[in-house]
Amino acid sequence: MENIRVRFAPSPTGALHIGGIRTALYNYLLAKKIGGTFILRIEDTDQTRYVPGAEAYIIESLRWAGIVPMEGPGFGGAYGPYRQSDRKEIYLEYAQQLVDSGHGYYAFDTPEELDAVRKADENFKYDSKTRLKLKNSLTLSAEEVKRRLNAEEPYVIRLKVPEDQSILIQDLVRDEVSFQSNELDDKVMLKGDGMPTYHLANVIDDRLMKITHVIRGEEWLPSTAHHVLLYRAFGWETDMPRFAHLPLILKPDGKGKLSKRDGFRLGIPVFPISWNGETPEDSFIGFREFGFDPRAMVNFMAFMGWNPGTEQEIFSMDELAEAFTVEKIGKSGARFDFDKAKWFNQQYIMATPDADLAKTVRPIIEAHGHQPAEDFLRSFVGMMKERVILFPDFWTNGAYFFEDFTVFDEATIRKKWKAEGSRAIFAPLVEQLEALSDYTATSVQGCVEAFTANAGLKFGDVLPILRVGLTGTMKGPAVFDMMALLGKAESRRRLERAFDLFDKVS
RNA sequence: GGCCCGUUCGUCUAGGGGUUAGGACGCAGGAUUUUCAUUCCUGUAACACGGGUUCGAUUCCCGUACGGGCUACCA
Repeated sequence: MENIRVRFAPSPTGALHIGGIRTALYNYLLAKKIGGTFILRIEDTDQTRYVPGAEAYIIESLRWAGIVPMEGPGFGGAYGPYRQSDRKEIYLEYAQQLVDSGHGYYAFDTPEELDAVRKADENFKYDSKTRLKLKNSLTLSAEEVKRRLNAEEPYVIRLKVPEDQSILIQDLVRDEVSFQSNELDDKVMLKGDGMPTYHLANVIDDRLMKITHVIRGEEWLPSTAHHVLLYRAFGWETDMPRFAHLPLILKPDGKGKLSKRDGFRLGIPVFPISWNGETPEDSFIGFREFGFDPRAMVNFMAFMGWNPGTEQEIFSMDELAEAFTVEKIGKSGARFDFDKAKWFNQQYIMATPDADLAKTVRPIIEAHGHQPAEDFLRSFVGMMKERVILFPDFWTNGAYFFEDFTVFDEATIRKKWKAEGSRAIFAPLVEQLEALSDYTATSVQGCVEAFTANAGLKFGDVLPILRVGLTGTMKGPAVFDMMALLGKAESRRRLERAFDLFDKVS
């Protein structure tokens, strides 16, 4: 089999949303599946939209997700440089080649002039029908062109789209997609500042970096026609890369594609990691900061537009790579479903060993001023992991393991505790527990059972008192397990404190 | 407007000329559980519409509708 080389080519214009991560993921999976190479290429040809820090953000996001480039800026590789701004001369050379071979031409129309034309005719296109009426090397005399070039007048190089050609794209996702060249405009290849446009840079780099598969978002499907024309102009059409255009990710509600603002509007993350822009409006919380396991995010994203065709849903990155095929990618847009994302996270948390979970949870607990012993923390996460969805829930739902509750379930206490008699009933239980020589879940349970029977009570009269007394809430792990973890002294302290509190409400 | 792409339960999707149209999330109910959660069971709910082709179409073809993308010296 041929040596697969794929690339993820983001533009460093800000935070990279989840759709970009999915594109990177699919590229990565295809490469990983068959020992190919996954390349990161930074497409920073638009100087005006460049955002410092965006490249670092992209790389950190990919690393967090486990989608690590094998070639790219900072990752080595024999086909660099991998930042397009460092490849300016290369594009210049090929742009010139386009002009020399008659597939391109100089155009001297200023942006202002073109704006004016567009204003006069909303449907204006710079194409085979209009180019002869504009200011370019096809209409100006050779001397005039030379004069302008020598005078360093600003110009662009445009692709001279040939007439009456049909362009048939064999898309791996969509099968055949066809275009007519007469519908296509003469796109700018080299801009006035000497930088290439996406179209030129993309084709040249994919060629030079020996890219075999172009997997990108559906928004690129229309311009693929131009890219094919470029391959054709350079004589590379017979071995151009294979294309696969991915369906878009849609808003969770309403219509349209997912946008940055949706995350803010709905209070959900649409970015892998947080981005701190210059303004609050340009700052976003990521899946990481929301409390997601990156494996869950990856698993979730993999299923937005792809499906293995089996009933298995939980996939490690390795399993994903093994099962992944471009043919299984869907054609229609996928709506972002945050409930499903949370479900994946819950599945991953439950399946994570306690020691690993403790590592992730420790900083969350420490942020609230507690330094639990490692054994204690591991037992804690073990008891709580079936009761949380996101990492911060360990604290939100389990803070009582580390500090006294301040509010408690008064409704339950009103039902189960009587100021006039309950204390006298339960005081002996505290003493019987105190007398236990080994304080384990089993021994505590035995003690409580004996007490309950002797007092002529039911479990339902005793357990709620212990549970709320210990934790303040009716929700949580098994009471006896918690008592064993808390220990004899702490459990007693809590119960006695709670009984005082209970007397005041009942 | 023009060009291009798409359309199976609310959502993610499997499937495919003859099926009780399958799974997952969500939601509802039940079992287990001292609680909550987990787990298990049950239920809920879909082939956009109209024409063809065919013995038969949700599946193939053509339209329509709807949705989306592109239409920059942005990617």
